[in-house]
Amino acid sequence: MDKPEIQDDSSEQRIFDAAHEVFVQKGLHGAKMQEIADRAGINKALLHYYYRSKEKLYETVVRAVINRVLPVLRDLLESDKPLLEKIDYFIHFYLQTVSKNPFVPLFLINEMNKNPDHFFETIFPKELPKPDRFFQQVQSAVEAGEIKPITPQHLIVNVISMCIFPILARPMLGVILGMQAHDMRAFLNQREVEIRSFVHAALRPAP
Amino acid sequence: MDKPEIQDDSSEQRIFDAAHEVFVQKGLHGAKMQEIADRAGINKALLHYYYRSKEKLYETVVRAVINRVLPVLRDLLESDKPLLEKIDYFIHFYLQTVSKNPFVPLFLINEMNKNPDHFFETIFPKELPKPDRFFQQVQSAVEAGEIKPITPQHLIVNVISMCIFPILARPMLGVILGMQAHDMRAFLNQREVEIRSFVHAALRPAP
DNA sequence: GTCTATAAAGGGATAGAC
DNA sequence: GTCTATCCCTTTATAGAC
Repeated sequence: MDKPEIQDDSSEQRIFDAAHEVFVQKGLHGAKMQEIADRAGINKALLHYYYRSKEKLYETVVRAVINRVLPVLRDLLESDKPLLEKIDYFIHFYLQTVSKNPFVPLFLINEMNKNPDHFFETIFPKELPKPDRFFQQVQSAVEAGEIKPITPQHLIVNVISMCIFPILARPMLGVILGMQAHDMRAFLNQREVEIRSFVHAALRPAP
Repeated sequence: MDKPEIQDDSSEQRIFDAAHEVFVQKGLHGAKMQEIADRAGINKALLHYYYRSKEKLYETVVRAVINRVLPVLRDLLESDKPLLEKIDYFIHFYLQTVSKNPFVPLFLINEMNKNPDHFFETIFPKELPKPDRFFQQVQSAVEAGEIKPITPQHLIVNVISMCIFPILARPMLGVILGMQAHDMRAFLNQREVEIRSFVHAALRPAP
């Protein structure tokens, strides 16, 4: 039951899927309505029949992408699982999701940077993930001597950074580290265990 | 002596500066020649007089940005300073540079992802930073028991990720962590010391 | 609902005067 | 070197037939 939506192949759905693909890869201005229509196998006029304008179609896609990504972050911040278990799961899940859709993080980052007001005021859901539970868990773990003292905000940012950034910078990493596509896939697959052990090592209490 | 180029206010220079600003913030397709001309305080036709086409002007900007960013990476990888000192300096310098030009990393990441062939085959310098020296230093430090065993490739990726990603995701972090612009600046300023201590902690040899 | 044809606007590029 | 005017292709959007 991964996808509650009906996976029909109605024109509306086909248009949405095509738009998703094109917008995520090329951005608002890079995407052309003609290409979306071609990829959906229908006519340009039909795009406007279902979604009134390019902007509207774009917004639909952005909203869908956000709603697919946000629950994982919410789980990291709000769920009651033990701290390290949560972090490990988050790393696992984000790396997995992102390796299937490598353009999604870049797409979202662009959107929030180019048009922050529109992004957060009209597209983003009003019920934000609340980080308090997570902060509190870190606090407790520090006091119990289970982990080294650390600011929870920085911890979470560190973990997310190490998961997502390598995907964004993949082309550059390939060139600098001299990796072919094949080595790069292997490298990215190793990252789950590497990030986990790096984070665990950083959190070890001082002797 | 930060900038060897002459900082004249010739039309050519003004056009370049304006183009830099607009392209870096809006990307190739988002940027309009009219806006660049307006910002440079000259006419659209003059853009074509100095730089034959939009593409050419864009490429000039991309090349300039790369050449400003690359030396720091080269220093991290190739210089002979002790490992931890190099890492600390890299963190310091990148955070400083990037906080002054927050859009530059996103600009480069977009460029390399949307058009990797053009980026690496025709724009990127042929003499790549070579990571061998850095790898070797990590290797030695591990063997000498100075740091915990770690794959050098992952170490470097971890450090760069933690430096750059928070800038990319800043708008989101602000919203999720409930920070205003002021808190966010403070937070980003703390990162230098936080990243450094996180990395040092992760590298502590096991007892 | 889906198409063809076309309007309307936008934006890169050039001609030619000064 | 710099400007005004204009060309013309691209792209979004609509009208109207089926």
